[in-house]
Amino acid sequence: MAARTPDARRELEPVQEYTMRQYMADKVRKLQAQGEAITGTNAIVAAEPNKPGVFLGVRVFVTGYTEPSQQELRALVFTHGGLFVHYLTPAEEITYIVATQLTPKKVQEWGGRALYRVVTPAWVVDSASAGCRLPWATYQPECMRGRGQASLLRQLTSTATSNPSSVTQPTGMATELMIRTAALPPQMAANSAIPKPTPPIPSGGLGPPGSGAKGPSRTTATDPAFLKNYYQASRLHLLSAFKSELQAYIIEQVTAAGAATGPSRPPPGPGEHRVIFYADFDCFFAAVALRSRPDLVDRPVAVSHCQDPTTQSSHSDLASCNYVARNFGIKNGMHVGRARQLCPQLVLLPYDFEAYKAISRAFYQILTEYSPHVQVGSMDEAILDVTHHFPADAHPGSSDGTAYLGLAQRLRGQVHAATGCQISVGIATSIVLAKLAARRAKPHGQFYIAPETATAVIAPLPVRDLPGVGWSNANKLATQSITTIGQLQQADPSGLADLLGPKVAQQLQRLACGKDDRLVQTHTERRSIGTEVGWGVRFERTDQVIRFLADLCREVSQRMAAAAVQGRSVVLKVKRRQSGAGEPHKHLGHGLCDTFTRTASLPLATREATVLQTACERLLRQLAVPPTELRALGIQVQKLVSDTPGFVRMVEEPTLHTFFSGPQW
DNA sequence: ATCCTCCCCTAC
DNA sequence: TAAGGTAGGGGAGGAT
Ligand SMILES: Nc1ccn([C@H]2C[C@H](O)[C@@H](COP(=O)(O)OP(=O)(O)OP(=O)(O)O)O2)c(=O)n1
Ligand SMILES: [Mg+2]
Repeated sequence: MAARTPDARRELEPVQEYTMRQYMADKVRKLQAQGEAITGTNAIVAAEPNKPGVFLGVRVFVTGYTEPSQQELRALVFTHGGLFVHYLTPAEEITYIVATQLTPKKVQEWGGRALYRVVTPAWVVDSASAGCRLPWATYQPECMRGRGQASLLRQLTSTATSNPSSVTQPTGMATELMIRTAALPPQMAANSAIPKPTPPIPSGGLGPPGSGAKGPSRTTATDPAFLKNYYQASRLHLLSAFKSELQAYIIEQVTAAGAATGPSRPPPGPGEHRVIFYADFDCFFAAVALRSRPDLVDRPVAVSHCQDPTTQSSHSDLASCNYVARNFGIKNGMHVGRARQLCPQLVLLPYDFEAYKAISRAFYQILTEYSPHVQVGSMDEAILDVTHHFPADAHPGSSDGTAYLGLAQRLRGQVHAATGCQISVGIATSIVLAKLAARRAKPHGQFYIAPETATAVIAPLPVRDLPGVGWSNANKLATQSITTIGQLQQADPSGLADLLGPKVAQQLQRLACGKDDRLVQTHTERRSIGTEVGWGVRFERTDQVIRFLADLCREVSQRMAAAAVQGRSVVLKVKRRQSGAGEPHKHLGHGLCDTFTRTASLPLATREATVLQTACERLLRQLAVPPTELRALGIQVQKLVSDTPGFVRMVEEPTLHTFFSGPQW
């Protein structure tokens, strides 16, 4: 069975009887965004999953854009006992096809079939709220009813305003919002007036000097120091921020070495024989914590912010757990409460961000001694092309991989000596295979997958192990009984494309067959820089929101300076509490939200915080979310342009030169 | 066709 | 209590 997201798992109480149902149950929970209560109009039905099924025994297929969204429809169908099918099989049973509009081709294809009943989303919604299945014929989309070009045309041109099923709230943007946005003048307007960003409010009562009754919590975004505190404590921020630091470092290394010794040998091309190492620390954060607590190595251990051993229901995340803990079913990302259910004797240890950074630097330092072709996976994970260690005459045919394993052994020993932590190394002729080999190698081992045996070796592995198969894709595949890589190898390509989309389907099936011509890339051009906070966002007033937004703009501005880029487009991202959603289980978390983004073009490439701020304030106004409903706020700058080389960079960019001593390969 | 915007998904 | 970030791939649907 496919793994569940932590969020879905968290909320999983009743275990459903059928696989399909279980899939849907998970999906619903996943969609509720971390097991918050189901909200809005859907709550009426979805909150009572055991209610007798309006759609019992009914097959439903949803296609194209719908409102409510496909996901919400799925939830409705499932919670009322229906069967949600991912693609249309040659009809043997009655299948309800839910669509707002159909292409002429589909009208023709489906219109004549007795077993296909094409209905609008309103049929699902109305039937659900009516508590019985309503006559489908009255819910046919116009294009089906008329069956003429004229009505189809009308349908196409009127979709924006016609809203047949106003029963449900829109998932995404509120209707009111669409109107406002549409009514606005073109975004050029942002360029003309040059409005100034809102100046800071003197002291209206925000800020830590307790503003009367109950001053803003130290852990809430109303506090001026929030952003800094938050980033200092956020592991996910650390992961992302340090990854880009590493990438910048690797680029420097490569260019510096290139300048000093001439360009290194280029990495082998797609068709050529390659030897790839995939190196990854074992339970990284947990292993670091255990360095100073060797007494605990044989006990189940995990790293989290929650240190109180008495709390039984904490929703603090486990960042990493050791392999002893994994034997209890504990996984990275799980909440403390859940982990304690699985293993009451679990020991929690604190984070040590500085140690992770130091160890990661040491790790990459060593890696660059082995090859200039290093791709940063994360703090604790890297891909190396080490082909050049194995002269051409050695590898054809050979390959019990002894030589490769020897080099990996040496690397592992060196990393362990330098860091006190273990890595595992996967070896293969492509990145996917090396990654799968690394998984097999864990913990503290190494494994080589020879290309001749690859397809057979990976066939029994769970499809979830493939990069690109996350929670959603795994569950889609599971609906077609594809749970192993081998089954994916055999799957019908066109069915797969219907299920996953053409690109993803093709890519995954290729990967499943061990086909992967991606090169180890030391450098890719950065295309966006952004920042986002989805925790502790609790505002009362607009001035507080504006102030926080300004912080975000300054943050991004600084990062752009560090990266020596400017940008010509800003995106504002906002999460809004879903109506009806109560406080999330996770303390100060965002809970169940709708997400919105809005883009503004900038007149000139810039990284001026005030310019970003002005644009973002405007976008925020467009979105018209009441401050109290905000649960996350973020901005992203796109269409990046590098500073002209030379003094600007030297002046503005914080130094990376002290990151390390130097390269030597 | 191809581009753009607004999503969703994935990985650590 | 608790620290649910971030960049990139990709799809749907509208504009051009
Ligand atoms: N949901 C997650 C997943 C990972 N991490 C952090 C902590 C991990 O230690 C580190 C590396 O992630 P890995 O996926 O490599 O997991 P581990 O290194 O912990 O375990 P292993 O690689 O042995 O499976 O990233 C996290 O904070 N939250
Ligand atoms: Mg790891």
